[in-house]
Amino acid sequence: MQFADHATLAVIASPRRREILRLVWTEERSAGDIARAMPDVTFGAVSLQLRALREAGLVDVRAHQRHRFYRAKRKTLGAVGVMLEHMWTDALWSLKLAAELEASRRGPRPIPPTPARRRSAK
Amino acid sequence: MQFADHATLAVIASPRRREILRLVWTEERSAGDIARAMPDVTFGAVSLQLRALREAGLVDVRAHQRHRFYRAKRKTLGAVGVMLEHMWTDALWSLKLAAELEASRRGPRPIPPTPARRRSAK
DNA sequence: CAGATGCTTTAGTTATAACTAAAATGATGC
DNA sequence: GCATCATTTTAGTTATAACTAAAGCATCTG
Repeated sequence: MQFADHATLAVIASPRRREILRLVWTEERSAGDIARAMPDVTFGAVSLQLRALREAGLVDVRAHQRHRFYRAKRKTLGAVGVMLEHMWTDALWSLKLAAELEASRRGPRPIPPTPARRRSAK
Repeated sequence: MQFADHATLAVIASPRRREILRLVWTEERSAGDIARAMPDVTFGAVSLQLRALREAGLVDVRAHQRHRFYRAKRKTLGAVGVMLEHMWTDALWSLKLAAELEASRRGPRPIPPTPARRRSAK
């Protein structure tokens, strides 16, 4: 592909997927590693986004033992990659990301684990 | 704004909005002109997308008489604009666009006008 | 001022993205 | 073979994007 296409634009329009790309930008990471870095969603949710990235051809996967190691295909991303790198240098990046993730959330919220009501009032 | 942010990425992820941007890229056009260039959707639908572009700060509007003239803020779009220009040079651009528009369609389909059943069978 | 024109807004519909919990798969170790 | 671990997949839920038809709001024209 010569330059960014619709599929690429659609994939990087998601703050969750952009965050995954950032995590695997400079070194490969296992799916579990990535999921652990995003404790606000389940492993399954992360796995689905990894699939989206894979199908758009924006990440490479390498299987080793029980792990799958992901890494961004920076070359493929080209100018889009440069844009993403710039976004990540924004001082307010982390704050903005949190707001975007919250705003784009869908589906049921996780069932809160039974709170540790010790010595419940009366 | 120094570089593309989430709002911009979200807005240009839509093929419909990209197509509107293309129409107002080199010269301003009235809302009606734009809508007439996209006969597969209603004027209202186009107006809503123009609002989205306006709110993301990606187009300028100028009111004159009964018309509203839109024009892309190319400077604001920066690197994203260059990407879009490249997309539009793709030989298969028109074909891809049609497929993307169809795939991203939502909501009720227009009520087909009563077909010209002349000399209805029997 | 009535009617036409240009555009925007509202209320309602549909398809889908992004999640969840849980089941399934596949590799490893005993 | 069986348990465990790492990950993916499935089935179901929720919020929302992108549309429609129709109503609303200016602006111009006779």
